[in-house]
This record gives sequence, C-alpha cells and structure tokens, in this order.
Amino acid sequence: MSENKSRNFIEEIIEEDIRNNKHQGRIHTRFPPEPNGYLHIGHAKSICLNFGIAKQYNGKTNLRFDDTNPAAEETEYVESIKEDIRWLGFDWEDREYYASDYFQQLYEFAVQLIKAGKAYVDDSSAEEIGKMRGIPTVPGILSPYRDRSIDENLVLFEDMKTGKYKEGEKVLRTKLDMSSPNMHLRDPIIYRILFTPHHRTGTNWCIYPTYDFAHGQSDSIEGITHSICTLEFENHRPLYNWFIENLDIFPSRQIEFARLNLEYTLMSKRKLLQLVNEKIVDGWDDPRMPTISGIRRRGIPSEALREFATAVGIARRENVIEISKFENIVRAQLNKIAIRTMAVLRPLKVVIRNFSSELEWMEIVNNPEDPKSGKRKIPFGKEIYIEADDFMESPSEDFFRLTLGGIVRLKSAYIIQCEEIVKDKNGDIEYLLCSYIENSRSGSDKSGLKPKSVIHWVEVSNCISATVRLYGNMFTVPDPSNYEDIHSILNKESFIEISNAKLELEMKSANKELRYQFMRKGYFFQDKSSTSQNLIFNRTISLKDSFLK
RNA sequence: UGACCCAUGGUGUAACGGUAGCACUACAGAUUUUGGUUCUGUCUGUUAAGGUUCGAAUCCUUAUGGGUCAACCA
Repeated sequence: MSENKSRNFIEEIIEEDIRNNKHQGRIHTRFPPEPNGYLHIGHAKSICLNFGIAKQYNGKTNLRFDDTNPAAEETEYVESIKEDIRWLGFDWEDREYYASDYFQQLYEFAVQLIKAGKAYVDDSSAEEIGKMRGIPTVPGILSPYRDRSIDENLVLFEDMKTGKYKEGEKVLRTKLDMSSPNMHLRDPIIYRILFTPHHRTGTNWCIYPTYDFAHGQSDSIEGITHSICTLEFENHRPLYNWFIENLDIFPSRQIEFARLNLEYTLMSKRKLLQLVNEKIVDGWDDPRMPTISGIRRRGIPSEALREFATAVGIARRENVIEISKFENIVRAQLNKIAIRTMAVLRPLKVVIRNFSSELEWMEIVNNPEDPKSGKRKIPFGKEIYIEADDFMESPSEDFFRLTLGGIVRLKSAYIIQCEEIVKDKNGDIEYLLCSYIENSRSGSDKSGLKPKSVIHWVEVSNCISATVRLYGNMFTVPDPSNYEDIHSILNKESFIEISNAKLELEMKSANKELRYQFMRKGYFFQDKSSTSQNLIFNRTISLKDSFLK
C-alpha cells in the first residue's frame, strides 16, 4: 500500500473500511460465476479484481458457483471454470462453494419472511404478474393473492416444496412496494417451481430461489465483506440490502463496476454459445474466441491477461477498450519470452548458383531480448526457401526486400543477389536463381554492401513441413454486440490455414509449453492437437508491421 | 416521458478545492542483421450554461448526451 499510488474507487472504499475497522478490517470477496457457459475475458477482469483486491489487503476470495437455475447449468461448465481460474493463476484454496449448498438455509429464510408477513404465495400466471407489475412510469397493481394469511402462505409454500404444484402454477413473492419506481422492488419473485434436475442436488428440490434471493444471502452466509459485481446489478442493490436488513443477517456490501467491453469482441454468453452450437467456431476454446480457454489455446500467456485486466482500470463508466491495447500487452509479454526461429509460411525456392553443395553452419541468437537464452547453429546451403512475398518482380518504391537484380541480407547468413526468375508454363514463379556475396557472411561482413532489408529463410534439405493457422478478428465491425444477426458481421478471413509452411528442422521437437517467434511473422504456439508427426502452430499474434500495403 | 448511475484528448484511466498527468493509438525522427524491439519528440482533453470560492475537472443547480431496469435468467 504505497502512499501516493492512485487507487480505484473500490480500493478507496476498502481502505476507508479498514480505517474504520469495519468487520475488524477483514476483507473477503468472491467470484460468483453461473456454470452455464465458459468464462471469457470479461470474467477475467472480474476474477483479477476480486482475487487481486483480496490479496492486496490480506483478505480471502471464495469461488462460488451461482447455480440456482437447474435449467441452464451443467457440471462441464463447473470444471472448465475451475480450470480457467487456476490457469489465470488464482487459488480459492478450500473455499469452493455453491449457492445450491445453501438451498436449505435459503428455504428457511423464505419461511422467516413469510412468518414476518413479508412474503406471499402468488397463484397468478407469469403473464398476469408481468402485467400487474406495470411499467417504470406507472405503478403496478396489487396481486389478488397479496393478502393471504401467514398460515395459508406457510402451507402453500410447503406444498410448493413437496411438489404439489406444477411449474408456473405458484411463486413466492416478497410483499414490498408495487408502486416503487425501481421495478425490482415491485414484489419481486423469490422462489419458483422447477422440476428440471439440478446438477448437484438432483431432484431433492423442486423450488429454486431466484438470483435476488440467493446472491446476497449467499454473500452474507459466507461473510463476504465486499460483493463486487457489474453495473447492471445496480438497481438490484436496494433489494440486496432489503433482504439483509429484513432477515437480519451479516451485512455484505454490494459494489458495482463497469464491465469490460473490447473492440471486435463479443461478450454475450448467449451469442458465444450460438457460435459454438452453429459450429462457426471450433468449440469454446477456438483460438478466435474471447473465452479464457480460447485465449489459452491461442497462446496468450496468463500473465498478459492479468496485466490487461489491471491495465483497463476499474471505474463506473461504460467503456470500450481498443483492441490495440490488448495486442500491445500481449506482444510486450511475448517479446520478452519467445524463442526466435525462422519459418517460411509460403515458400519460394531460391537456388544459389555459386554456393557449394556443402552445408555451412551459421550462428543465431535464440532471443535477443534475453541474453540467457543463448545461441544455436543452423545450416545454410545451396537451396533455400524464402517467403514468397519477400520477393517482388515489379516492386513498388517502398519495397525493401528482394527484387530482380537487387540484393537482400539473409538473416544470420549471406547477402544474396537475384539474377534470374524461373517460371513455369503458367507464368508462375517456380524458383529464383541467385548468387551470394562471398565476403558478406554475418559477423564477418567485408562486402561493404548495405542491403535495405534482412529476410528469413530455411535450408531446403533441413526443414520440416508444418501446418500454420492464422487468426484474425472474428467480426468485421468493432461493435459486434450492436448487431443481433452475427452472421452478417462474421469476418470470413478470421481463420486461415497454411498446410505447407517450412520450419527449421529443430522445430520437430518444439516444446508445447514454449512460445515461439517466427521471425518477421509473429508469435506462435502449438495447438493442443499438434504432435511431432503433425505439427500445428497457432499464430497468437502478428508482429507490428510498419510496411502497410 | 419514472428511478438509479455515468460524463476528462481518438481510446482507457489519474488528479479527492491549488501546475490537467500516465498508458495505448496516430504521426515524425534515431537505433537496429526481424519493416520487430528499444529510444526521443509531436498532435489532440475537463459535455454546456449558471452558481459557490481568492481559486473549480473536482462542490451546488439546470440542461444535454449516454447506460441500466418492466424474465418465474444471472
């Protein structure tokens, strides 16, 4: 806690609470996902906030699955959520909780409310209740069942619990204020009947608490001091507090912050599920997905995600983060750790006429950003591959690479000059005939030549083929959430597969945990399906390219 | 035409009544055997109008703009 460091508004609240010795200075947060989908980068912001702030103030963070709706929730999601949080680097220790752990307690809270005359069973249909609720500018009307006796309510609620009624036949509502300008206070429903089996409690229950009746009480039961959620729950806060006061339980405090919005990125679980269901993507962990598992498969280190979550800031103002902010952090992270290697994505063969048929071994550094990473030797020979677009037959003026008659430096090797273009019957370039400049070897260059550019290459008989996958934004517009029809804004080029890239032979035993930089092409990470027999590299992100064309 | 919340460069975020700062972007230059990295510099900002004050991005009022809320979802 440095004195002059600027604090976000939540840190200010917490420090104020600590100064006042509120809850004896205890800080306890929670991350409360509903297990109905995979976690995405927006959740990552929340995870980092909740776990980060607890750590910062010597507090604890619970993982609590908000599983009060059996119709949507599945164990598969529980597992993925836990894996993702662990990968992000956070530990909830033994505090793995479920709102469903509290069903009995919540039921008793409901009974308590009924006994206090503050809740009633309503026989109205969903439609009728909706109608009677009114609209924000017009008060609602009282349900005809609102004044049932406490005893009758007790019996009816018990009957709901024992399965005497069908789904939708009855609900339990609070007796609050049907004319409140806050719609959430117009006798909100707190229990409904659902016969779908629950992923944890099975068929033990057929009545389930709603979010409003479960969340705050769960916080309270766990002694959560600061319950951090997103802005859309702001209007729920009066209700959150009402339950705490009327149940007379531990006063957790709800604090709302603005959720993360990212350019070109969809955060809606519903629409992400649609992408998965319609097989527009290769599952929840498709490298184009903003899910934590997709981000992981793409090769983005968790540290970059954590740094991003911090960098975007915590405030109460709606925001849209530029994708460049994210990319900047990912590149900065990868630049430090990636092993440099040469890989030719779209090979063009070059025959160096005046070079011997013997191989010559060249030295190359593994990572110029990390002196400890060392050097290695790579073979250079008479036939090499270069990147097809590193040669231009009729170059523009700002093209610095190889041209007919021009020279270019081969990274860590010689300068070559292109003398002839050999084409096939169709007029397509088959290969290039070049010569090398003998005294231009890297490290002992006496040629005096100054090529405008350095390009990567691999030696033909010492390389392996691999599949390389390039990814781009999934959508063509920066604000996909504003479009209901996602099909019309899908980026057709968000996924490009190259099946015959040429990699340095050493890459046959590439480490699946390591990040690589294919020099001048970007950062790459092996796909989960990659094997040494069938190498598959996902491009995490390209390098910045100031040669725009 | 309700309630609640929000408003600082292109974007995000600081400044807590006393010099509007930082990061990203963009642009320019330097370095560079990756058109990468690194370094330097430049551009651009307090939504508006009143008020309080010696002094307002900050406090007050009003306006304007934006967000959330009318699931038996969370």
